[in-house]
Amino acid sequence: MSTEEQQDRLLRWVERVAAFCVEEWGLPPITGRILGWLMICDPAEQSAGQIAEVIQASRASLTSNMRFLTAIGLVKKVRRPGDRTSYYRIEDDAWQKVIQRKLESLSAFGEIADEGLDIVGGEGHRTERIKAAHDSLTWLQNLAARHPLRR
Amino acid sequence: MSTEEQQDRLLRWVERVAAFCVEEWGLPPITGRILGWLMICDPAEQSAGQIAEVIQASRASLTSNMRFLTAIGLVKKVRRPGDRTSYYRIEDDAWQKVIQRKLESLSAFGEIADEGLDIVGGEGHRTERIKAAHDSLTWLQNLAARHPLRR
DNA sequence: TAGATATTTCAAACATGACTGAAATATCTA
DNA sequence: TAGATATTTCAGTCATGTTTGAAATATCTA
Repeated sequence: MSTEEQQDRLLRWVERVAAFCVEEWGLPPITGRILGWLMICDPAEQSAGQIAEVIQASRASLTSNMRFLTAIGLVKKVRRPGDRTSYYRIEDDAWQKVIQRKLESLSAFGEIADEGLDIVGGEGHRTERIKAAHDSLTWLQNLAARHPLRR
Repeated sequence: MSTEEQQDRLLRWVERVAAFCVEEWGLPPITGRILGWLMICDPAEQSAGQIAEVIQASRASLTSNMRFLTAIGLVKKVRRPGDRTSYYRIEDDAWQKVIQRKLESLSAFGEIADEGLDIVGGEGHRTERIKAAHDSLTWLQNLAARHPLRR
């Protein structure tokens, strides 16, 4: 397979990962492409310029996206002495973090449910509706807490 | 507490639920408000007109949203003989369904990962990166499959 | 069937937020 | 320090998808 055929294949895969990120996690397309590329690129560490080039986005967009991705801990910024360009690589546990965060943010519903139960009083079908929601949303969190992923 | 104070409190709660739905599930605000209202309203069955009035949305918007919510099985449409209005109530297992669907849609990543492994061959750090992602994403699904929620 | 009321459709308005280009700034080499 | 290169900022553009009003349609009562 020629180099550019292989490159094409990589890019199509990156696009699939990006689509997945957009649908599942609500990330912007470019952010998804960056993550996809950082998963499959060689070498693992890439400069913003390299990434911008390969996924066809502007450097400006890369700047804000890389800041975001490093801020939330999905990507690590690497600097090398005597080199003015920064390099980025995806964190080993990036996806684990994504899922963990998602589970944690579900806990926001706990407070909402409590407030709801307070409003409708302690009895009746309204109470049941709220409790059902609360149980469903805490179910996964409890599961995850009891069965952490080991790698 | 006066009736309108109570109503205000209900509406503020509905707004919190809506915000949660928007952030966590990417639903439109009005869809979230409908779900919130259907969780806390009395009686549990409400007409599109009643809902539109209380959450301050147009009937047109209600039509499309109720169709959507019934189509995905979160809301049940109830018709009564000799009454031209349709009534809607939230399904008992609505939230369970939401979560279940979310977990199922994660499985899309399985195929993406397989394709990725195929592209990069069977060895090296690129393989590790893809496998790490795959493991994280299947972890929750396996957990959920092994420990279903009983109500 | 006629009249009244509720629902649905659809084109257009609107809001939101991603993305970019250009200018400003920072960081390196010589 | 001067020059070269990379990064960051920010205001404006653009695309996407939600919401609405108005007209058309359906469903009921008498």
